[in-house]
This record gives sequence, structure tokens and C-alpha cells, in this order.
Amino acid sequence: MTAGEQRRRDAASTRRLLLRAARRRFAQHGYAATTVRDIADEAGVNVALISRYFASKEGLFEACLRGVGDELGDTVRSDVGLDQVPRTIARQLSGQHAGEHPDQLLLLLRSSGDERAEQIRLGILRSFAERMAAAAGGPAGDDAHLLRAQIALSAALGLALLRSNTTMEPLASAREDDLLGPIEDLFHALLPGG
Amino acid sequence: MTAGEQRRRDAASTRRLLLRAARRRFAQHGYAATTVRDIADEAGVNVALISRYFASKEGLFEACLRGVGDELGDTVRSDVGLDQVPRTIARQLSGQHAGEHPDQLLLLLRSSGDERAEQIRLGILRSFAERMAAAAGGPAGDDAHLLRAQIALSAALGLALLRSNTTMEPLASAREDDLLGPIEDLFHALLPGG
DNA sequence: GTGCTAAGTCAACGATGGTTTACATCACAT
DNA sequence: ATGTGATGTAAACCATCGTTGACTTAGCAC
Repeated sequence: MTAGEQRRRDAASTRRLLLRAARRRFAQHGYAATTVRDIADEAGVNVALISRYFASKEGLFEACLRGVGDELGDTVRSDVGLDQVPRTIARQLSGQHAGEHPDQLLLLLRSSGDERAEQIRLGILRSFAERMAAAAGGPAGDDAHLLRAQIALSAALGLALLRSNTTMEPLASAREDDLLGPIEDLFHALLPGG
Repeated sequence: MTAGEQRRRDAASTRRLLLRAARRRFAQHGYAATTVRDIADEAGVNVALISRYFASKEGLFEACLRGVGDELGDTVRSDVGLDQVPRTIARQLSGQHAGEHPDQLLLLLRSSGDERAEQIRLGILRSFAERMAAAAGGPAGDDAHLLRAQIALSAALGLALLRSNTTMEPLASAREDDLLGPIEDLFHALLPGG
């Protein structure tokens, strides 16, 4: 088969389709408000395949979180300087660069109530905040700086949520350029190295 | 009946009980993840009374939002100075002063999908941000300052969500005193009058 | 006390949720 | 070409959801 074509039956491809649809719906509407049939329809796939490939709705959600964790690990590791973080976040929020990895931040705010999923989510958030604190030059193990990094992270996530969630202008239709300045100010104020 | 006693049948009282339980559960777990039976049980009240007093689960949610809107109107109106806002928010987040009006901020992040409820929620958020922008001395109608006020609001709400949602330390068990400094920095950086 | 209405209870309804089961069909090795 | 396991489909299952209607009981006027 040539490059663009797809086999009509391809487990890996279906898995990807389900993951993409699930992440989008979980991120946008939350775990409880999202139906497995919603996800399957959006993916153009039969509902029963969710159980087959991910065991359960919870399993699919965990897989989404793991996906975000992996992508986020790559993203932030390459951000050696703290200066880059605000721009990265502004870009992520604006949805410009999000074609590749959309809804990353949003998903980190979504709770399913499941123990294992919460562990994964918490792990991602913690390591994210720790890397920010480290990049800011705060001494490792310094609670005050870590707290500030976590607050900065909370701010970014809150921003993501309100932008996706409300039509509050001018916030809702602000572009990357509009967001960058305030976000930089926010990070500079919270983190020493910023 | 003496002071502390209650009648066993008191419509106004049961309405209050339902509102209190509903606000807590909606705020903590979101709209979709909250069951009318959960609310009724926590309120110690029969499920059917939700339909009687609030017509529907949606109606109860709207009533919760309206309640928060009223309380928040009073709270922020008396905050003549912007300096007071960070302290008020820190206190609200810490749950100290929240005995009276708990879960106010959190509920503003919860979406039910219902049109009318979303209108109410958006209205509260907008007027909140506008008052903050005004208190910061930004000229009325200035989009840049309003945007920054909305970003500050998003930050506060994100903080509320992560604190109620995760066990990420040291954020999760930070006290009002620990939060106040960073929040002040955040507001000062975002708003001109701060 | 007696009756009447407001307040609360109980059980069921239809709808929808996640999941499973039995079956059909495709892809590939032989 | 053909059999076999992987992949996808269709339908149903059972629990739970929000909601409703018929019934009981408390509170209060008279």
C-alpha cells in the first residue's frame, strides 16, 4: 500500500485515533462528562474497541495522561532556560503550536477519581513544577521556591481552563502575542531566575 | 420551639441544606461527577425534594451559581483597594474565612454545559475581572488592563483548583501566610495599581 | 380536635452509562 | 487457495442516572 493509504484494519492506527479523540474530549469536557460513545464516534471507531484496547474508560484516560506525560517530558527538558517557559506556555495556550500536542495542559486539570490515574497526573504536575523551580535557579529542596513554581504552574493551568471554558473577552480570543507579555510578567514575579 | 431547635419540616431550611451540599459537591467534583443522590444524602434530605425545590439538577446548579454571585458581589464591592484582593483570595484559598462562604471560587470553574448556567457563570467572572481592573486603576474600557485582570483571575482560580484537586506539596498544605506573598507578587506584576 | 395544605417519603419509570458477548470479516502465513 | 488469528461490528446486559407520581405525615388555622 502506498504512503497515504491506510489499511482498513490496523490496531495501532485505531489506538491512535481513540487516544486523540479521548484526549480532546477529556480535556475539553472533563472525565465524567465524556462518554465512551462520544469518544468512539469522534474517532470513527466502534465503542467496544475501547474496552478491547484500553480495558476500560479509566484505562483510556490513564493512557491519555501517560501520553501527555511523555510529550511534556520532552518539551520541558529542552527548555534549558526559564525564559523560554512563558513563550512555550503562551504558544501552548494560543493553540498555535498545539497542532502536534493539543490539550496537554488542560488534561492535567481533569480528575477521574481513579486512584492510579490520579497518581499519574500528580506525578506529571510535580515533576513539571520541580523542573520549573530548578530552571529558575532555586536551590533543590527549597520549599519556598518550589511553592512559587507550583503557583506559577497553577496560574498557567487556570489560564488554559478559563480560555477553553468561557467566552470571557478579551481573554478568550487573545493571541499568543497578547498573552506573552502578561505571562512573562507573571513568571518573573513568581520565580527568582525569571 | 427554642432557639437551637428546628422544625422537622421547614422548606426554607431544607432548601438551604440542599444548596450547601450541592455547592460543595459541585465545586469539589464538578457537575457531571455529582449525583443528585449524593447531594441529597449529604444534605440529609430526600432526593425528590431537589426536583420539587429546584425543578432539576440544572436548576440546583444555577441556584448555587446565583448564590456565589450574590456573595461575591458583596465581598468584592467592599474591597475598595486592590491591595486587599490578594489577601482576600489567599484567605479564601486557605479555607480559613471560608466557613461562611466555602467553595466560591471553585464553583466558577465548573461547567454544566447548560446554556443558562453558563451565562450566569460567565457574568460573574466578567464582573469580577472588571472590578479588579477598575480597582487597579486601569482606564475603563482598556482591553490590555482588562486582559491582565482576567489573567490574574484565572491564576487565582487555577490555584484554587489545584489545591482542592491534588496533593501536590508544598502547595496543597500551604497556609494563608505562605500563599499571601506569592499572590501579592503575582497581582503586583499583572495589575498596574498593584 | 378536625381538616387542609405544605412538606416529605417511597418506589418506580425511561434513558443512558460502561461493559460484555457472540458473531462477522479482514489480513496474512502457509 | 485456505485456514487462522487479529480486527471490527452489532446487540444486548446491567447498573445507575435524573425525574415523576402516588402516597403519608407533620404543622397550623379554625
